[in-house]
Amino acid sequence: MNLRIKDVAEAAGVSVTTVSRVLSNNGPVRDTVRQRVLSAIEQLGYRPNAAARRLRSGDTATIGLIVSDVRNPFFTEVSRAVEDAAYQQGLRVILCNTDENPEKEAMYLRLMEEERVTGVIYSPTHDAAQRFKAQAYDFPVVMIDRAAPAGSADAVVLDNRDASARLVEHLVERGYRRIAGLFGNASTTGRERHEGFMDALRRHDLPAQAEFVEPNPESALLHVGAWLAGEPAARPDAIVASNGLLLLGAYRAMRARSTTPLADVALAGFDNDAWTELVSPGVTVIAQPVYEIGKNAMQLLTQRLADPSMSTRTLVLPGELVIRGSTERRAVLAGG
Amino acid sequence: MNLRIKDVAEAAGVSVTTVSRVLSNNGPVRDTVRQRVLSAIEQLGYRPNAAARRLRSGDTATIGLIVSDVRNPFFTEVSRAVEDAAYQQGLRVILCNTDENPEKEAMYLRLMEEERVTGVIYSPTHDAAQRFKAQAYDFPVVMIDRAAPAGSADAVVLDNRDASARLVEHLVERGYRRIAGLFGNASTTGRERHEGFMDALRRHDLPAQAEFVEPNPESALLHVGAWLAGEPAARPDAIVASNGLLLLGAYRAMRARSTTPLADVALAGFDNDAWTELVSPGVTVIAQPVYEIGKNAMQLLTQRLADPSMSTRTLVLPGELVIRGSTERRAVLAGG
DNA sequence: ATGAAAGCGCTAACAC
DNA sequence: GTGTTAGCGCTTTCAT
Repeated sequence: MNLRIKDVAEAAGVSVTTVSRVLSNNGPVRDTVRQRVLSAIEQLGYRPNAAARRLRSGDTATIGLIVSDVRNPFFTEVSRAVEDAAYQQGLRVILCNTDENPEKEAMYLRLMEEERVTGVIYSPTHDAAQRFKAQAYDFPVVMIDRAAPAGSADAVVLDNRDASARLVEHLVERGYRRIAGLFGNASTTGRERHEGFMDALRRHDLPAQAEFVEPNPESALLHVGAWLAGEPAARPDAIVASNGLLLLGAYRAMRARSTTPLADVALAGFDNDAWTELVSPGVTVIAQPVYEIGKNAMQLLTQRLADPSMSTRTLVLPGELVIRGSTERRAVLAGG
Repeated sequence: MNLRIKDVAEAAGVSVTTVSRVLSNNGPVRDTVRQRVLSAIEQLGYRPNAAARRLRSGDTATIGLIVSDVRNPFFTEVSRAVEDAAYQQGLRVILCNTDENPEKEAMYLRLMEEERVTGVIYSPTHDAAQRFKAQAYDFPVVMIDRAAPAGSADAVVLDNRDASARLVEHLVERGYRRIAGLFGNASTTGRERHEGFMDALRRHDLPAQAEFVEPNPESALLHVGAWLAGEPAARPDAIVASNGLLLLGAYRAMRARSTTPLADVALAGFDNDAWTELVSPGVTVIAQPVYEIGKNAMQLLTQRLADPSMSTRTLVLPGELVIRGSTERRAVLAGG
């Protein structure tokens, strides 16, 4: 096995240059010669060495995908969108999970440099996003889910404040008055959703109960459990969770507490994960255009590659409010 | 930017060899010199060129992960396990989705050859698995979910026949007698689960109703919908679905048909996806050790790399029967 | 339309 | 413990 381009050249009775030209479909080659080369390649089972190609050409045709965890349905879907677009453009995708761990994050960013990647799709932790300097890298970066401050890199994000506010508006309209919110403490996203939440409540002169927590189901379960166990008068009548993992924990806490879950306290949140539709009653959520986010990220990347001087852009996508049974109109007003 | 090892060597006042030695931590270097080199690297912001390194050393430190779709929770989890193990060993992961499409599959296998990957974790379609020739490739391949026939490659699989049979045994024990099964038509897995299903029913002299369908929720919804709409006497009293997607479709069909889903027909299947626990009643499933499968696949790969002459191994992992409300004991026996 | 030859950036003999 | 040098397999001028 391990053949070189020279072997193909000899077999086809041409120079290596000619073989290279048919391989990269670049440069003039007579059709009969091309056929001869092609069949030599086929016959020998030759495969060009990607590393050699990249070294010489300077083009790696590789994009890096850095997310906190592919198991998060949001990133699962984004990954798929990115891989789809990459496949169509003949790019390969290197998958990196950071677990919101600064060390892993730094290590993978360094890896991207060593790979001389064509570009990176990146979901940074809050801290990393703050520190991020696009000009420190030789490749373009498109951030997803979380934008870097003041256009230091292209980004595709949800209109978090608006989406959060719409969730609150919906709850208020349905008669809920003591609305509590749970927000992720590691991301810019959590902060933005918190802001939209607070603003909307303020507009209605409603009290706010909000907490920033570790973005996992367990911490949500703990906090919501505590809320539900509190004095009935102080207990929230609706709970908002700022991402799919927190929403899951909140749902579990509510289920654990009564045989008729969601009967007395409403629940709503972010991320239209499969289970939110399947449980009964279904859970009202903001659905993010997840596949679109990944697809648009790849488009921004492609455009940036085509014109590096272009000023940075942040694409803001709207969320969709999906109303389900968990926010049924309140039968009897108890509070303000 | 774009510095070469030579620049570092000059800055540190040493030869390129010495720099190479500290980079790869391989070969003797005096400690004071090492420090000098390290700080030169740091100061200049030098990053070794991965392509050049690979070309010269012949070691790509890259593994390919070829699955049908990362969005399938099974592969999502496997991907994560593979990436975890890769990270610990300093390997990069190239992510490939085939969509059970033979063309994409062939293209990605070819990519793996061009990349001169260290190894591949691969979930082939049924046809590709049949055709697969390990000796056609210069890198080891570990199959997951679906094994190639007669040990042509290492593999990690579930004990499908046993798991399927246990599902049937459970249903029979709970009083169900007219058990219908839905099986994926694209995979070896579907066939094996079908066999276990049929064998178990035969053992109990029970009639079997089984169908092979496209492995997506829509086709399951159609088929189960038709079953439920049939004559009450012919209608199954329990339905088994051979993977998470079919189970989802089956669940939807049952929900669509009555306001008290699952009250008159039992449901059970494969894959302990999040929703199966959260719906009420929960759905009885065979839980696959998904993370373990990915982790073990990487271990087999590592061991094969260490000893290529080792005979091929198939690791068979047991599924776990998770009993939930969807298979409550039958109150009144209607059938045989 | 085709070929000869230089060289991408690195590692690994080999020499000292 | 350190340096010199050849060459991994390819693409790309530059000639012809």
